Amino acid sequence: MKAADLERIRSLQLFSGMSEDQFNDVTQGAYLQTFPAGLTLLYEGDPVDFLYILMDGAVELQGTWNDKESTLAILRPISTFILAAVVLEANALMSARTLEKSQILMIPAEAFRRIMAEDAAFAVSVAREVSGCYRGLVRSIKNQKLRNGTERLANYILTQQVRQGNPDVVVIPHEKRTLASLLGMTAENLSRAFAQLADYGIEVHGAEIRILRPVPLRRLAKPNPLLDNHAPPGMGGSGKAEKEMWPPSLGMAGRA
Amino acid sequence: MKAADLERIRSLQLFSGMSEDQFNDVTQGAYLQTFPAGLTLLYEGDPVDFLYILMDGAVELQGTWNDKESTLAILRPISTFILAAVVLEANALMSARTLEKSQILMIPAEAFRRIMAEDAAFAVSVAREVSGCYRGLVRSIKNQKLRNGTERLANYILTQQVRQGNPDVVVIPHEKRTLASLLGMTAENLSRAFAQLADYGIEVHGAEIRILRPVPLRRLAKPNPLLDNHAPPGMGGSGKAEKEMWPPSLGMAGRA
DNA sequence: CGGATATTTGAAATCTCTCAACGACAGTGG
DNA sequence: CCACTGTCGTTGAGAGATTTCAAATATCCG
Repeated sequence: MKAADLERIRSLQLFSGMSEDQFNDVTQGAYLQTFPAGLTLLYEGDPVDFLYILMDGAVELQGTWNDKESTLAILRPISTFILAAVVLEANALMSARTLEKSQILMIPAEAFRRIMAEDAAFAVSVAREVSGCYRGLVRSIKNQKLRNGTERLANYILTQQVRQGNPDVVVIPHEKRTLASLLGMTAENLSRAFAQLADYGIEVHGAEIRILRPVPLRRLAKPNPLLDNHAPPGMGGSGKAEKEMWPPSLGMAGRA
Repeated sequence: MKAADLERIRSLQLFSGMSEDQFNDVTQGAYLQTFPAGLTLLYEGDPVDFLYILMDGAVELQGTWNDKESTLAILRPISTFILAAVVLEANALMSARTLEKSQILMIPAEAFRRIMAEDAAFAVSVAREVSGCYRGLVRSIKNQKLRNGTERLANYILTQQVRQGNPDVVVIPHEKRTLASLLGMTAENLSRAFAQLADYGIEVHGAEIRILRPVPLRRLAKPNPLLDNHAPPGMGGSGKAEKEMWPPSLGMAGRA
């Protein structure tokens, strides 16, 4: 693996506390691999042999039941995924699929667990990382159960706006059908939800969302730090300060 | 604290791997306290000073937004809760409220984090525990997004049946309104969902659910280990084998 | 036995999904 | 260059599910 890549990995909060030797050990058998778009890396129910870390591109985590499927998260660099399954040596609960050409670091699960048992600082980092993912899911469930479709979309737009550096025009970084599934609605309904938001000062042209009047949008969305995570990428966090401020100030919260 | 209680705590997977000294250290400043029913132990957004472990009774974790509230989990002994917030030294994302008179062990968060950093085996246990909670939430989201109300109820009944030792008559262990909120529907709708299940061989009298014909119920519910967690209590697991079998055999899966 | 609370039922309103059709667009191959 | 084709997004109409409001009934507790 290239030194620059190792450097990027090393700088993740997950790996920052561990000794040099053990860092070398854990990255020893690791692969940094590039996958094309639309490839399923792992199916629901599969045994998990690697911890995955998305270095570049985009990955969708999705669940299936009874011929229906739903997007549970969309990951952006740098994010770990299926960490909990690695820790527990369990089968995957979600499928993982690339949405774009993606560069992914794969760390052998066995070595990962071994080092975790040897290095307390690392084990703490892992506990923290999983805890961050857990809290992401709590927010996700609350978002799903407490808000209706239009409210979820409005908050999605506000979250994206913060993550993209507070522009007036927010760009949807993937297909709308995927967004619809993430928000827990059909593609048709997402279309109608966008139409409803016209009354709140939103204009949509293709992937571009123009926020004409932020105030009514926020009044509808009622963003809240206990439901919305404006700071880090979707889930699988990989280290961010969990001391949120609210309302969110300008710019993205500091990343490791 | 009484020796018998310490014994129960010691036997939890979370504490089983650590040294005697550190176990004494972490339980040093711990309180074992009894709370009446209906008491809110912790509000959403509050700073978290203790790790809670439910030893007896029942606790509801719930989230609020915009004057609506939703039950996210109902805990039964023995379960940890708000562990992720403790690990991250963050504010609670969920409120915690007793549903019954409950005995709860409160461990100072500060000491907990300190010991975690000192003892790798303990830190690994914590990582495992949080991972189990995480996977519980993944199942919960899938359940919520992929199934409709009646399907969720049908699976709830099957899950309870397994947990109660596969009787023909399953008892709902709390108010129906709470169950409705847990299942993501209104109390009125839960009532109608029960009525629909009459066609699938279900009879309800008060808190008792009689399963007359299991086959059609299972055909409707389509239980699945990737969505349903028949083994442990709601969430906050506190240690269970994550190597599920399916379909579930008789009896409850082994607890620590 | 009250009186408060929980549950059930009905009816209307709202939201969401499904199905179908249409237009926009990109890539292909002639 | 242009038709052809498949995918994606939008729109409309109807069906279905869920919520809300109101009222009736049941249950629990003092």
